[in-house]
Amino acid sequence: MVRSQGLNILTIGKLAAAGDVGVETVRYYQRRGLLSEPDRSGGMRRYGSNDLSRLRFIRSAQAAGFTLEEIRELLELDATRDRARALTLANARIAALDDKLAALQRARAALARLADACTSTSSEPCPIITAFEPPGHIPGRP
Amino acid sequence: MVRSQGLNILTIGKLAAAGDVGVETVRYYQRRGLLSEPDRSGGMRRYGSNDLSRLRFIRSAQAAGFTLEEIRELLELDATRDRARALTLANARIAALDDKLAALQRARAALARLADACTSTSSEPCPIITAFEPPGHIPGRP
DNA sequence: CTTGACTCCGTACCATGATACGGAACCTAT
DNA sequence: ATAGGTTCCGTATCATGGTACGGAGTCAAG
Repeated sequence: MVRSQGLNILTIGKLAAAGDVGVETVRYYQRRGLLSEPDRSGGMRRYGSNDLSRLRFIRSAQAAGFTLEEIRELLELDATRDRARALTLANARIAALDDKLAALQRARAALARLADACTSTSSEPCPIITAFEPPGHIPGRP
Repeated sequence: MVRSQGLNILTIGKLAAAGDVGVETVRYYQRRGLLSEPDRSGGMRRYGSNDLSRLRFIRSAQAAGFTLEEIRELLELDATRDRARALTLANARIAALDDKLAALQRARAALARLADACTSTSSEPCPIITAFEPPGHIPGRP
């Protein structure tokens, strides 16, 4: 009895749906070298759960701010076991993420200030532009 | 005696430098309607500190994840004083930012796991792909 | 008044990450 | 076995956010 655990049972459409991307996107990732060309049964690609893992990894890594090219490199590293390089990439991206997180948190604070001023004060204009200026900043002064 | 406080004293080059963008980018923002066409003195654009505020606002808003089109709308709102619309946009963007922040924090955690596994364990491969799988997830099982 | 830096303009081009097209081949259920 | 949905492929196109080009005009310092 076979549970079809690692078997190549997915068509490109099923894989794409499971990974929440379009079929064309899967083909695109293949062209870019992010997904390897799978076995074919009678001309049609057949994917397994490992391909789905890869696809999901790609989307997660993308959310982490990696470019497709960087992701391609990460996937290569996963195969070649170059620990040092993997560590370098990971740490660089963690630093970049920390910067980005800080920036987004500042932006969130600015928007919250804006929404608050827009809600509570009755004075005419919502201070959209000034909401993004550094706190304590006097416009027109460097 | 004039302190040149709000005067249009900046050339496009100075404005671009002060806003940390390229000259072409300023012209591009003007084409996109993000910066208004300033006064000209003998053919050349002359900008004031209000333009610099705008430019800086654009960069901040961009960092907050607004597209240029959304920023254009925000800047229009700043002129037309439509409080309700401004509030709606701000709140929508705060929600989107919260989602994004959560996603980036998950990604950061994944990368930290990866870096940790890559550093501490001596077992051969850094688990690059699996580092991004949800904690407790068993590969091959939905 | 010359020189060198800056600005003008339209249009073209770039990178990234997809998405669309369209006719032929294939696969599956009725 | 036939219809309808998928998949095949290469190539074209899109959206976003810029960047580059190149020849002419302008400005400011020496």
